[in-house]
Amino acid sequence: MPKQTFLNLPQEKRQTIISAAVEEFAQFGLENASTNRIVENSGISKGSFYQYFEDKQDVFRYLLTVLEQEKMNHFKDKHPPGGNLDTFNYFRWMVKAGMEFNSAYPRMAQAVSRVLLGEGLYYGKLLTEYHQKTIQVFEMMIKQAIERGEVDPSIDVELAVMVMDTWTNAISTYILNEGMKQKDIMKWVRSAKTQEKIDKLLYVMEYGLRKTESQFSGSM
Amino acid sequence: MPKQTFLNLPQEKRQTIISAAVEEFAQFGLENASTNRIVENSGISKGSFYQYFEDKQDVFRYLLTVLEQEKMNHFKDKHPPGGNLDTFNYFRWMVKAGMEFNSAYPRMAQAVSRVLLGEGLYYGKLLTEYHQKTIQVFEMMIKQAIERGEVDPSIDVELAVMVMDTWTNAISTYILNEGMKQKDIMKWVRSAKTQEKIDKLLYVMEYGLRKTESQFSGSM
DNA sequence: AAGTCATATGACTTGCAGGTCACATTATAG
DNA sequence: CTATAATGTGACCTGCAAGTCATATGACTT
Repeated sequence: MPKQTFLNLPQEKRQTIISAAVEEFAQFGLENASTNRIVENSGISKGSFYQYFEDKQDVFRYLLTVLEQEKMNHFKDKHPPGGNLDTFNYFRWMVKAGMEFNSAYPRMAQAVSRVLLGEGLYYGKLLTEYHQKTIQVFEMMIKQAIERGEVDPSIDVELAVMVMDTWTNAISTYILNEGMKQKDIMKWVRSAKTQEKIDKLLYVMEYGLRKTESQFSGSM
Repeated sequence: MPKQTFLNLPQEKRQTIISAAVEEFAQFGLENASTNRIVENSGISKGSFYQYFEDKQDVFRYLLTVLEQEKMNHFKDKHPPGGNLDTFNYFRWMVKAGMEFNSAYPRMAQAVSRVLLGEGLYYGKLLTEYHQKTIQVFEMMIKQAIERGEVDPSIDVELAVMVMDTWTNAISTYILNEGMKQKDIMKWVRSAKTQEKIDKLLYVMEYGLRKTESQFSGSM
């Protein structure tokens, strides 16, 4: 966390510094962010930077707390419409409120999500080609499912593809993260418990996609 | 793509080099991978490296093709059980076959997915704390939904949380990626079209979680 | 005015990255 | 055996990163 020296700074100067940091992280992610550039763009000296913070991770950690703070602020006078929503409507409201916030502070959101959710998304050029192939397979599959009457034909194909893509990614990430902790990955993957978990995840997706009906034609 | 010189190399030497590269990417991701280390660990000289490849991106691109190749090889004699599965069963088979492959070549899978799906997951220490808070909120919500009878009580809470987490991440990523292309993000986010898309995504999740029934008690 | 303490500075150190190149080694051809 | 081409080598270059530190500034005390 930032040192006292930083917290003593006039609000305006602090703001300049964190703006520069946000911009840096949004553009380069955490690993590739450069303290030199942050320093340059915020008009302070190298020495000062290290008088304020431990290192760039420290700045980032601080950013998270600022984000939390600003979110609180942003939401404190916003409440979900109509008294008692059910859990799913409440979740929907939450997600949308989050979107509103993110679009109000896009650079901030980008900086944080870039680090939290991965830099891979930003290589576009190099990887989209590879990704595209996967997408095409999914698209083919979902179109086939529609033809076969397994899925409501009014479904948004692009959306269904995104769902499938999200799932496969989530599953591989899960397998790799959990699996790497095991002494015998193969055995773990084949275990009834793991298989059941994957089955359940896929059922959630499947039922979500099958049950489309009226909701998918109108808007909400 | 690698230069001819590399392709002329004896199989064994090539293997050593790509193994070193896989290990490097698995450990450090693409940005932080060091050609120096790859060279060291594969026992070739710096000069040779640059005689074989343009740069490390080139190596990575090559790795993707190797992966594709090996996957083909691995699957060519594997076919989904029982002649004609419906699309969802086929998808399930595909996902599981992919898992099998990944656990047979875990370092390879890790190297690639780390770059494709993001390095953020590997900061563990720094970010899990922040992530944990989100997880707890979701857990609370899903437990509440069970109490209220909105969700099958036999549902696996941990799994439901993972689903919710996956979705919120997928949605923020989508919003930030698409949104940054717009001239007015806020307007775009609020547009009926975007809102509808998000609603649909959330419905897919909601129905998936609601419709649990028998499938969720047994194991497939 | 003199002294003291917090703050600010940027030249400098160290370390490692990517990439080059003159030269050494080995294979191939005539 | 020699000439020519292909392959291999590692010292060396430049560039930029993180982090340090002797020194300067200036505000506040007595």
